[in-house]
Amino acid sequence: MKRDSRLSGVLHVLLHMAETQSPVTSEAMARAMQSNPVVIRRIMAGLRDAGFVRSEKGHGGGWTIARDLAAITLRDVYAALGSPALFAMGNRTDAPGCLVEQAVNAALNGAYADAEALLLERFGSVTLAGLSADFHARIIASGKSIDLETVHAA
Amino acid sequence: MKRDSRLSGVLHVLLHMAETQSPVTSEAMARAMQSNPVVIRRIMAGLRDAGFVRSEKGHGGGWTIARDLAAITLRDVYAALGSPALFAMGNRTDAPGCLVEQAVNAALNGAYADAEALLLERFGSVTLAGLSADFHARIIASGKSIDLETVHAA
DNA sequence: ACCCTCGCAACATATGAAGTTACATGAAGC
DNA sequence: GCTTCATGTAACTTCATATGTTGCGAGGGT
Repeated sequence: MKRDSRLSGVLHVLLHMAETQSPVTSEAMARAMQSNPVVIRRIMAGLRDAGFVRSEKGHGGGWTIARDLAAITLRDVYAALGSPALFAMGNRTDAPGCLVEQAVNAALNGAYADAEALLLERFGSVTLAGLSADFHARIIASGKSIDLETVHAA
Repeated sequence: MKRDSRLSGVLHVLLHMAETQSPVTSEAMARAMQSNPVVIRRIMAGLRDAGFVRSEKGHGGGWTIARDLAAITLRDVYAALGSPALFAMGNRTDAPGCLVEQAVNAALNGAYADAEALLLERFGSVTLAGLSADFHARIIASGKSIDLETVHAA
């Protein structure tokens, strides 16, 4: 199964944005993520609609963070992406007539629901500010550069 | 994202097998699951190798359960399928050089690991015997047939 | 006027689960 | 022995969807 990496990707982008004062263009982000400007815009669209980031057109335009990093949790970001499916496994049939399948679905769904609740709670307890702090701790521990372009320059 | 329904499917098959004394052919299962005999065999191969079921060729052949239902947990079945990925979301890059991505991965992986532990623990606490009991409770509550072929006809 | 940059639709590619076909192997019945 | 029934497995096709690409329009700076 191909796994959805939008959450991972958008968090990466957001933290890099937090390191610069000026707007970051989709193109610069795409280079950094070894991806594509259109893909970036697609991912960011949900965050923009949710009010976490702003986009500006024209010269000097690009993306900027619109809120305090401490006010954005991973859960917020996840929701802004449209709350995509968390689990790679699903039920063969939903609302089946077969009682066996109903029993199976009930057991699996119960387990998935609990795991999902735990996961979302964890997501809700991590802010971008927390991630950024972790990031800066890693910088100190390694002495490496934090420049978006050079860090990702192949 | 397309979701893997092998776990759901194999549990369904196993519980139906438990309802009959005689071996069930892949063909009969496929009809019941609106699937294909080869797909069934593919799914069952892991369970056979794990010793949970037996297969016999020729006349009167097919699949039979090789162990007490109370001795098989959902976790065993999951493992017999090869422990496929549980989550639909993954990291954009594993072992990234970028410290930002390392921080992001660390946070996400921690949350996933906890959710996975919970999920597997839940799976480990549910036996096929338990599912079967739930199934029989549903039969009593509804008065429906339990025949594999008729339940799934149409 | 001319660049930039986002917005977005439409199309192309890649990956993996599910489904299909084909043939070999082995067991039961005749 | 031969036919029939069943699994075992490889190779192929189909289908869904995340990701990548192209193209064009709109809006904003120079």
